[in-house]
Amino acid sequence: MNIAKVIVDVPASSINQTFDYLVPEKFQDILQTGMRVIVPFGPRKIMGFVVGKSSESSFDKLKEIVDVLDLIPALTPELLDLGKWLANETLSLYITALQAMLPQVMKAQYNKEIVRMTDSELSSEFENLFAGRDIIAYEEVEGSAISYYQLQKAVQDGDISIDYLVKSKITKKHVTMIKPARSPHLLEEAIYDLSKNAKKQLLLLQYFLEKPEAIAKQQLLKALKTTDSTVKALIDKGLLESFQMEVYRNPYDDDAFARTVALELTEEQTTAILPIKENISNEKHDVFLLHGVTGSGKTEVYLQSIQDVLDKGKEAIVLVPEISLTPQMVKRFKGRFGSNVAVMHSALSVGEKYDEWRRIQRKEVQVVVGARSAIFAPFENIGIIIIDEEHETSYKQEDQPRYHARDVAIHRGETHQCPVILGSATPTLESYARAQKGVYKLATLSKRTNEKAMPEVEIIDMRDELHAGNRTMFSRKLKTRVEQCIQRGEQIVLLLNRRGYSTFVMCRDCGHVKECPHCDIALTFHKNSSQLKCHYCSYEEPMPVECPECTSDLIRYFGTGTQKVEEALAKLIPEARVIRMDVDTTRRKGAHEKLLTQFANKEADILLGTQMIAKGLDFENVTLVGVLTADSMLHLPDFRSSEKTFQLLTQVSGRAGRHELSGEVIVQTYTPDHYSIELASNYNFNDFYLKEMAMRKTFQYPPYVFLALLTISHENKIKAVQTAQKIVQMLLKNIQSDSKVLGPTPSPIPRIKDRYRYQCMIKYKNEPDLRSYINKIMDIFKDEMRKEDLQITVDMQPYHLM
DNA sequence: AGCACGCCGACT
DNA sequence: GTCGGCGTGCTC
Repeated sequence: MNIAKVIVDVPASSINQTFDYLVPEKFQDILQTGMRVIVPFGPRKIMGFVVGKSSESSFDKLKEIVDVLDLIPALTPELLDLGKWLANETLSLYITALQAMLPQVMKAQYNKEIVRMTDSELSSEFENLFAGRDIIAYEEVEGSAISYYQLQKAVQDGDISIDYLVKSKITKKHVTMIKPARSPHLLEEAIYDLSKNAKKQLLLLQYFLEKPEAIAKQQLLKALKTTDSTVKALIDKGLLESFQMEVYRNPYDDDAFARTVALELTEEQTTAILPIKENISNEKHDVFLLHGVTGSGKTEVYLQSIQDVLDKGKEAIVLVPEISLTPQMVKRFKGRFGSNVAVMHSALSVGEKYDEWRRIQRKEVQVVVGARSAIFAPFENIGIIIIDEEHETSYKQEDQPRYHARDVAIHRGETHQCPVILGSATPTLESYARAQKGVYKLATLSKRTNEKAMPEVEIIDMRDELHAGNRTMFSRKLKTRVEQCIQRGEQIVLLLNRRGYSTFVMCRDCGHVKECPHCDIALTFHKNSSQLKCHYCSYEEPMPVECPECTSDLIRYFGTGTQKVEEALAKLIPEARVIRMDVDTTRRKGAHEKLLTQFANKEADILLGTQMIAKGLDFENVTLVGVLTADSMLHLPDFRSSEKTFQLLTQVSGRAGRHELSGEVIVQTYTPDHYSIELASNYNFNDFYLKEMAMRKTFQYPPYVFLALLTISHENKIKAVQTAQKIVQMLLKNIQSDSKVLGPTPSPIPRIKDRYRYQCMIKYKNEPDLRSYINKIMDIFKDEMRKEDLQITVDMQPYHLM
């Protein structure tokens, strides 16, 4: 078994296979499957994953593994298999799938250096370049007078060599530890030998006689009120020794969380949890859809199920949407399970993420709470997987590998024979339909634990406001209610449903809209820099003073940004104290938390924000929720727009009146009769489900069909269209008669970064070989993809049809 | 992907 | 001859 099968870090379809390497003697005992290694690959050195071992190879001239990067395999055998499945499922490369399962820092960085190989005089260009040094960065050559040809020649002549380096980005944090270097009786002897003035040394030795275990140096110095030099003196005498110990950056102070105990479950909760507990104790895999209204105590069901899993000595993965991974959520898990919880989300620094991951890998925690990628937690004995807010679109990864965390969860649940719980107040139609069919087990929590009714929702028709001469974005009713609320000392949450709107710039005279010169999309106005920016490429330009088309100076920005609402609010209700929460005000680390704390401390009357305030927040003093533009995403070209609207309205309504005070919700809209708005106002999920399912059936959308989206892009529009047409023809030849291929049509954003984009959509019910057809097609175009910069991307079960 | 190699054409 | 550009094929 001295041959390793390695998947190398080269994301190209022609390299999507294992390469064989010899394992040198010195690594034979330590090398295990799943470890990262450095291997020579052509002239360079690159990172790779050992995915298997063998005693023979069909290749006769094998190179040797240069180095091993891990002591413990980075990937368990299960995760290696999972990666293969994932790559296959999402039509991505194996290496891409493997990389997606590890924290950012474990990706390799590559560097090139030029090494001087001779002491004899080189040409003056090279002498200038080296300037007395022996090794220089490769980048320095690029700025110098030396041509590539000269460089090549110098390498051939043996004057210099080019070194390819693989650097692991990992930064481990260390502390210096001190411990006795001799046995206790020798220390005692040493005490007698100490000079009389060495009082501090005496103190130190006495300390270690009492507590011989290692202690952090900083801590030791503080406790004994001494300095570095005393310790050093004893180390020099050989009585103590110091060593480095790796520490983890724990971003959360575990002691700071007040511990909680299991709450008594309501009848509904007890009924819901019972089959889950059975699953856990019988080590059986089922998928449960926990459909519970906001405030019905889903989290308590999670917590108690997890407790069962921990009692069995197994592990738990909890996924929560990034946006609701708030301190409040973390608090609930840390409060119940203390330091047994690792937290993984994007607000952590890369180092912190790595540390949390290592705590999982070393089995120092049994519970992980995290966003999408936490589904790849390297646990080996999973007892439960929970996906909270199952309907959230952030569970779908939008770049390669384009996976859905729910699918990965169910796959891992099968492997580990453990239950998977999908929780939501507004499940996706896909999941609810499966629950109806009995594929998933449905559990319903229809009552709030505090027995309070859901807040009353009032729909305001904004067209009436307009007819009555109110041109502001606040209806008269909302304005009055806000004022009343402030007078009573209660708080308000205002949601600006911004998706679909942005602050674009339009000329009021001629209607000209400023677009990005490289992408077919309106530029977005950024007030603080007074720049127009493109959200798809990095293009930006200053805000024009006059219209470039008609030179009118009536060019203004449009759309309803939170900033604009804030300004309007200040005019309309000057006494209101407002906290604005959007991407701009929460960009800084910890800003999110700070703003919420301020609001909780009643330092403001109104919390104004985008979707990010719709979820998971729980403030007892909030009695009014206002939705400024309920229908802004209803008109997007997205078959899920009604579903998303219904979900958002239901979620945000749940923010009001969660405690003693009863709540009220005001929803402003231009389409008050739309079923998603009407039914959300009555909390009628069931009718919404039936109505929306009927729509999906009529228009043949999921869950009635599966989707696959192919996007073809090229600099040349004709080339893009023609290729897309060819692809459609090829697909039509292969697919079943009840499948459909739509397109090619221009993508919703027809051009990004000067590339024209066309797409075709496959709607299918049963297409077992679809993935291999698509692979075949990609293979046919692989030459054009490489030589002519043609791009074809595939998204199985797409969420955004872009 | 990223690199070397080899062919070709331009320039001293 | 010398140098740079670009297309092609390979990487255990």
